[in-house]
Amino acid sequence: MMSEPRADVHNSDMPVLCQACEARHRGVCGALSGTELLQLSSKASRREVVPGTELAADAELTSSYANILSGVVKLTKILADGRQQIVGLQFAPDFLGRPFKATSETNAESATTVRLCTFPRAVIDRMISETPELERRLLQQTLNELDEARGWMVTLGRKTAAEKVASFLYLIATHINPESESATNVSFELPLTRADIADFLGLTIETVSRQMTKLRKADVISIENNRHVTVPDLERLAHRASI
Amino acid sequence: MMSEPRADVHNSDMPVLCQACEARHRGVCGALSGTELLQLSSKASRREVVPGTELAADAELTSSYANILSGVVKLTKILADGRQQIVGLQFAPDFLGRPFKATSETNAESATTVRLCTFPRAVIDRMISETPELERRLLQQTLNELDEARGWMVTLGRKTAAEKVASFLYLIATHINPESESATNVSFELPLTRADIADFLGLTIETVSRQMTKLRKADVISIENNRHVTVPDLERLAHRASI
DNA sequence: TGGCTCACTTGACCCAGATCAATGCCACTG
DNA sequence: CAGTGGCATTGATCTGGGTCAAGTGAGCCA
Repeated sequence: MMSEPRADVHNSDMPVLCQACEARHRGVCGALSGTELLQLSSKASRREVVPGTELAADAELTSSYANILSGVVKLTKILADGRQQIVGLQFAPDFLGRPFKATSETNAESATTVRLCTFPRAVIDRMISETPELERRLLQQTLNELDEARGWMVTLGRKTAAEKVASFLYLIATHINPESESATNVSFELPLTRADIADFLGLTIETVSRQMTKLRKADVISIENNRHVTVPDLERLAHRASI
Repeated sequence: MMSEPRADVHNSDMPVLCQACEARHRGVCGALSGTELLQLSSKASRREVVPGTELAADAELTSSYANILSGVVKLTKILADGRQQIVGLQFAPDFLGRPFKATSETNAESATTVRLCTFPRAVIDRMISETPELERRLLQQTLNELDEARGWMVTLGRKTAAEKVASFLYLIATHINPESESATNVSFELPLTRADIADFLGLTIETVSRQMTKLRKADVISIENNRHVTVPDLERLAHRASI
């Protein structure tokens, strides 16, 4: 029993039914036609992983691409002595996987429970070269990731600890609840542990904790069970993040 | 009088003659065929700018794309209170310009004297949609820039001042002299002022200066006229950068 | 039910790098 | 050729965030 689709979803980002994933989603695959999707369906498989699963190492992403159906994936880099930096967070419906040869080593790891729809690399590579619109989407997503990475460089290089934490919370708030750009009483689960947040912000666990406490005591946010955050006034948080 | 091309240059990165620029260069335009290049030539123009020229603001890059023929361009972001961060450096023969709508504000400014070959935006946009190989190259370059940005995030978030400066010098050494990955007596002009280096590394001018002095006194580098750097043993520098 | 572990918080102290301030060193220019 | 202004270096001091260490609290398993 399908309801009539609203007119405003008839744009290029319109969700399509991915047979393989048995789920509607936007993202790169939205560029494929019905027959192409059908073709892809037979090769795709669905998978759910627990938090902390290496996605790059277990041949998941070296031989495959994947759509994130739900959850958060962290992209990390590590120095020889163990210092770690999270260089990106991927949310649904982002596309995971690096076309061409990468010039640097990055690991992908699930931060939360993650549901993936994975495709064999060869199939997608062929589709990319055959479907200009797919390549266009991929370029689009890559440019967005580049913008995000460069935006985050400002946070890493020039913001104080307080601003970093506020920026992080603002980032999560807007990504978990995309519609709430400047809403009141936004509420969400933090997809990252304090250690992950520290690795994302270039801080230590202790500093992250202290700054969260500060925000809590200043009534900018409230926290339950360490992970559930409520932001009464997102505008105010954004201001602290000095966006 | 053409000499027989060597076999090993017959790859996809083969330099092509860009009529417009009256210069051979690699890069994104290398994907274009002879007729396409000729077509582009009539629309392209060559330009040389002094250091410190805004390239995004003067309608250079909002209405155009450009190939960098020589020199270094810095991509910067600025916070409301004036704090600045350089989020990328572009060297010849990089392609300058952002397809689609950008999700964040970035400024492009020449760090050195820069020679550009600029194209009207509309012409390139059409060529991109008509020439899959061109779009492929663009995706390729964008992915490389993404890798670089993410690599630099580790430097910004997790390295010490000493490591940051060493990483910077290593980056410049390898980009100015691409062939010298691990050579001896590498020598080059720094394309950035101390202030720019500080903005790239998320440090202050003073800290950059002190770290350079330290490297000089440790005989890792030698400096003439503030800008000319010689690295007797690049391997040793790379080690200090803890690449 | 009691002891573990894991994630987080809090406190005390310290240091790398920021800040403030002075000086040096050209290259211009009037 | 003194005067000026843009860069860079160097020194003295301060402080934000790191380090080390202890404590809390919620599961979870035996």
